[in-house]
Amino acid sequence: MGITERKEREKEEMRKLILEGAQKLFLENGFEKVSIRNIADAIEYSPATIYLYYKDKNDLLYAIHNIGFQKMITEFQPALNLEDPFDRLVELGRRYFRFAFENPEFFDLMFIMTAPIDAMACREDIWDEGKAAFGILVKCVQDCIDTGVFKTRDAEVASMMIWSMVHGNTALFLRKRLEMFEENRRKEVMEEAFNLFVETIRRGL
Amino acid sequence: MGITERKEREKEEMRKLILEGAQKLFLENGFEKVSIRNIADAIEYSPATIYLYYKDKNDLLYAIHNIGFQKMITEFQPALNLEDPFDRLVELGRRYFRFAFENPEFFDLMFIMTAPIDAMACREDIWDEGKAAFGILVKCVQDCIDTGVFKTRDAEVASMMIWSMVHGNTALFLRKRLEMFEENRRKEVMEEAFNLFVETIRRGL
DNA sequence: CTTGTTTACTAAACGCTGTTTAGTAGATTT
DNA sequence: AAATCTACTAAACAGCGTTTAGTAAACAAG
Repeated sequence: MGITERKEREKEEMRKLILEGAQKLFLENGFEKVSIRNIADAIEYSPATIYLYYKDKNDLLYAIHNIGFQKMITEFQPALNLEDPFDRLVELGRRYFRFAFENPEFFDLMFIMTAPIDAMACREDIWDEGKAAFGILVKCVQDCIDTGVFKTRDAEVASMMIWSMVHGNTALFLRKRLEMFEENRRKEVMEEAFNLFVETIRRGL
Repeated sequence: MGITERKEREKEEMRKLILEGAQKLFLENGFEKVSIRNIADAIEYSPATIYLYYKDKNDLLYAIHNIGFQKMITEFQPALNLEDPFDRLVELGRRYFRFAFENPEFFDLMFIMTAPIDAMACREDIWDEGKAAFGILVKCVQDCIDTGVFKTRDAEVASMMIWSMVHGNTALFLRKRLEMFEENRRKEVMEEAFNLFVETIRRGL
């Protein structure tokens, strides 16, 4: 009975086809501007077909959400090769911002949008990838504590503090809330703020 | 000719009626879930009438955006009565979070949403209130520098750094991105992260 | 090889959305 | 009293996410 297996394979391929079409459109035009009908047109199927493979639009967002975290974790890896744990930490921060800057739609979905989160509150595995990414940070901070760079004892709280700063910095810039600075100074001020933060925690954390 | 003046007054009242109806619904149900038709129903006019007083839905959001900043600045005032500039700074941070927590829809509109911002890019005065709020922070940081609490020289960059941390902390919590912590620990971790930040900048900024 | 059943898909509809157009009562002016 | 102007709305337009009912093809059983 190879037929059921082939059908299974075809079903999986269809899911992939839809997801890839959706991802392409979402990343090109932004999540809000893409409709189910747009996706259906792109893959040359009817809108109703999509609902045979994904529960609703949020289900589609959730699938892409996971891809985003995998991509981010991959882009974090090179930073972990640095020898000094504090250098690792700084490099992780820079890569967080670079990821957000180069993949604003992914970043939006992963850390800002509410839509896919509210709808997925039931599922337990939503944040497996997110936890893994945070785990990388905590481990790095723990290394800083162990080598005596930081005096704090609680790596989780320290990680939360560091993540807050880097995320806030990034989100305010991406959401265009830095209008009090002249346009050409904005990125510069952000970087100076980040550098100041790095120096501050090196001295005082 | 008191007629034209009366008409002017009536026009202003109508704008106010619409805005108040919109604000009530927006703050109750969230911006995305409220339609022009909902607002029209609430004030017992037709949807088309709203377009005689406001260009579009974003124009309505923008008007409420300003009200939010005025409210926030008002809630900042008591913090400025504290004598010690560092205490003032800490209290400003706490009030930023409290404002966000008690007025999540305002906060969303002021610091997270993109809709009203993109549409209003032309206008120069959008950020007058926002600049005023940031100005309060910068002045406070400058006082900390002048009294020798901080070693840094650049109050603007330091303010940006501090705002980033407090905003990131707040935004991650409001957008439910702290799933790696148990539900009852989340607010606690946030507060500990904030306190750790306060101690860190007291020592190292 | 035919029959019945299941599968994969879609056309059309439902009830929304923001926004625009054309038209109408009533107030104001002449 | 007639003409004009103002404030308003009913209805429509083009889109949205989603569901329902139905069809053509693939498959299984006799």
